[in-house]
Amino acid sequence: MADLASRITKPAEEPAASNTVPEDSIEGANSVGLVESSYDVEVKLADLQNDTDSPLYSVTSFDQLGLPSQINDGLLAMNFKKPSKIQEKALPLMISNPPTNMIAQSQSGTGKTAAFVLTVLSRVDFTKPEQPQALLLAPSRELARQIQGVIQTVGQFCDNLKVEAAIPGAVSREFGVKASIVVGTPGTVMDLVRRRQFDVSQLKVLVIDEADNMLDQQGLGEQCVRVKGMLPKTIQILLFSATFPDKVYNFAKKFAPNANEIKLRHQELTVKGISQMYMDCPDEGKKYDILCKLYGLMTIGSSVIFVRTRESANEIQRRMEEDGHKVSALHGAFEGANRDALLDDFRSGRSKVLITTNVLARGIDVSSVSMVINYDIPMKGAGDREPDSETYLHRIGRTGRFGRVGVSISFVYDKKSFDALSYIANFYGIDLIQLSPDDWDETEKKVQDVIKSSRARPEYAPNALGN
DNA sequence: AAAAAAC
Repeated sequence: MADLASRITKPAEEPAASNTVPEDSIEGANSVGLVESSYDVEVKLADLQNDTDSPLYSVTSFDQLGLPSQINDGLLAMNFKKPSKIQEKALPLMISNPPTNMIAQSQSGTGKTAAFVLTVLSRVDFTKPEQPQALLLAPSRELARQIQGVIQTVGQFCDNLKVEAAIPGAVSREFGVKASIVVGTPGTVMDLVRRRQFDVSQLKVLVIDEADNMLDQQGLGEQCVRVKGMLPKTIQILLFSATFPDKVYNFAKKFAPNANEIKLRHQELTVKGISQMYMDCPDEGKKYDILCKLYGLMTIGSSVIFVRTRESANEIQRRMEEDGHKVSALHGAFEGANRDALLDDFRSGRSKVLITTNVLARGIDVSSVSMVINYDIPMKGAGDREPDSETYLHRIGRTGRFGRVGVSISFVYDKKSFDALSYIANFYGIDLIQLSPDDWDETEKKVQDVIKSSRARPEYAPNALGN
């Protein structure tokens, strides 16, 4: 066990955890004085890119984009004053004419949503508020609703903005879709189009968020292809994600032909503000006890606990509640309205610890999340054969958003979970900080050193919903 | 041997 651990452990003389983003990685303060880590993006222009209409391949301020003043007012209201890296590179390419497809990759919490939301708003004709002109697809009900909220916030000064969520139970059975912008999940979107309750004939832009997941996952992939087949052939296609495994990337290039591309090397995918730790549990049974001991640290801010199955989410929630800890659980077996209420409570801080499945692994932006716990290491497929590096990155990306700091703690307890985590650490070229259940003072210190430093960060830094 | 996503 010892040498297994050493493969993923920092040397003892290294500092336990950096509590701020390292100075040398500071590239520039964004709107609220938070730092954005520097990283190199590789921009690859499409063959037919027409540069005469878009001399600015990169902008350093939102003003340079020439967006309508109502949209700029929305950006101010959200406290976005300076574009993030992905925004400065991707936005000019996406809003230029003629519209060009885009495949864009950027770390979690660096402003991908605002980038495609601005593009969508720039392409909508608000004099036709009930004519669908933009469609955005997401892999979960929760993410679709969140994106809808961002559009409504950034677009709050646009007259006659109508955004509708195409998720189960949200669209009127009687009237169908009556909005210029539609954000939804693929199954519901397909259903609405088939029942002729969603007129797709005038759509100008299709955005697929978490695109690698959307195009690759069994079921989701076919649904996306089918939805695209129902849309106008000339539609602009924008694909976004923090992760793009090679195999999916090749498919993405066929799905969005002749696209401009923004890529990152996977060694550059990890967010520096997130201190990645692991807890060396003696056996599987002890995981629960250790989780309970961490409760005090979890509630310094808000925390998300990821487990493999819906059943264990329910089970752990029930046990913790019995043991006197306030915890809620959210997964896909719950009814829609219940899921909405649970996430709203978590966003508002009414609940501070949320135990969930991979349904919330991607995209969800709650700025108060300072700790993510991988109670189970994510594995690909039901066979549990291969570690799921992508899901790991998305899960820990629920913290450390927009330059904030955060902690992730992954639970390991046997050779298999050790091997899985070391595979992931090796994949991203990172060191993990070891925590021992036998030295609780040290564990608390390592975690607190990171989380308490977030005090230095402005509380009013924007999250996806502008609060 | 999972989760998600449609009625």
